[in-house]
Amino acid sequence: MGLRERKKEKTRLAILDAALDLFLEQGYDSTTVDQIAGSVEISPRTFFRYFTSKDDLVLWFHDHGEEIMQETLRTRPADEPPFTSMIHAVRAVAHDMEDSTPEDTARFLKLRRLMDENPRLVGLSVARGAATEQRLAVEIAARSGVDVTTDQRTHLIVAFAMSTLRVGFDCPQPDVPDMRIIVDRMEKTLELAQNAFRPGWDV
Amino acid sequence: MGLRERKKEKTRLAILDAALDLFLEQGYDSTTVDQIAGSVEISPRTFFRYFTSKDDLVLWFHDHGEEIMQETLRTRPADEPPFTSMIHAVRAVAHDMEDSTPEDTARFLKLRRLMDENPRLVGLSVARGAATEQRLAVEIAARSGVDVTTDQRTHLIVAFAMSTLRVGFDCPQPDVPDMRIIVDRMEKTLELAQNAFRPGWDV
DNA sequence: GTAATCTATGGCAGTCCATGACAGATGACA
DNA sequence: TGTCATCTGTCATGGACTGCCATAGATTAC
Repeated sequence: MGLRERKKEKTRLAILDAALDLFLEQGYDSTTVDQIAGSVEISPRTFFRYFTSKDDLVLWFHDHGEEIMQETLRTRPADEPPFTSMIHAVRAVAHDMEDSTPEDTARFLKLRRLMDENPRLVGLSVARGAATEQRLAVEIAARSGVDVTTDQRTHLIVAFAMSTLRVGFDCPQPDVPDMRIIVDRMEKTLELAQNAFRPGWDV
Repeated sequence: MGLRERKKEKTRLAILDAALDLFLEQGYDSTTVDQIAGSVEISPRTFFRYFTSKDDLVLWFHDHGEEIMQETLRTRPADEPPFTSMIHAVRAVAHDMEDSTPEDTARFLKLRRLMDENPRLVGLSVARGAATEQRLAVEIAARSGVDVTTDQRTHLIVAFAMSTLRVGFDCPQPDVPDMRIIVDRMEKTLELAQNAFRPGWDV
């Protein structure tokens, strides 16, 4: 990894951290891109070369999450019931977070606080989740050998799994969160979800 | 209903219709608020007094849908299993659409075409759905007498139901849609969903 | 019917987000 | 070191949205 790459990654994180702190300090809407750029000493124009939009700052972890889910799906046996595979994918995301660096953990917790205060941002996150859902549905449909554009069952399966992910993570949590607590909660949610369905409903 | 009110409703619809047509003609992003305002002969400033944002144009039917769901929930017996009540609420939305005026039907079908071409708008819709979900969860939690901030089961139940709604409506549909087809499809989706769960899972 | 009042509208100025074009700076590499 | 690709800053522009104030229109009271 060359100097260039490392430097880029560094500024990227610097922007992210500065933005999160500013958002929590003075609110999301009252923080301008100029301020964020100023506080990491780059031009506003450059900001948009690292993040396609101000909103995009808030979605940085989604890509990683989706990647993990896609990877997990690929390792699951093709004849496994699709919802089971999806549950494994969701669990993989949670456990990946457990192993994340202290910095990433801090970022995630800040982001959670931010979302608590700005419902609009939760909406953004959900919307992005829906896009992921589409792509996962394609994957699951391919495994089952059905046509993703017509098979509602596949979409339902993926949607239910993503709902579980969302409820586990995003659902209002009164207690001050720590990563351990969040993962535990996710485990509980997964268990609830698994017990909800009729055995063999998704085969 | 005074002249004032009627006139307002009329311009509101005029704006909406003009916007939808312009969007379909030249694309959502390439259509400016100034153009929309111009084509109904109001000032751009006035546009924002009817719709809080350009995006808001695309969400006009959500309020009505949520209202119907809330109403339906209120008429369902309090001791009915919550998911069953939610399914009734979803069905009520579909059947309300069946009875809508030809104008509203036309608007809805235009909107669907628009969303097919602009994934970002689907995202908006989903985001708005998430907000609705929160409010419905409050309602369901109140009925069950649980605390909405801690009870994940309630959130799962509502999320699953909303997923069903979304899959039924938003899911890619190859065939040129007519209201009848859409409602039929929703019925099928509802049936699939209902068969997925273990009997009594939500009591 | 007229006057007083309330509200919808228009115009204007200004903020912020976002993007294209170009030129200068900086790391990559032979 | 010199060439090349890429990153960055500057400038200009456009479009969404808001606050403010003046005016035209509708509503109500008399």
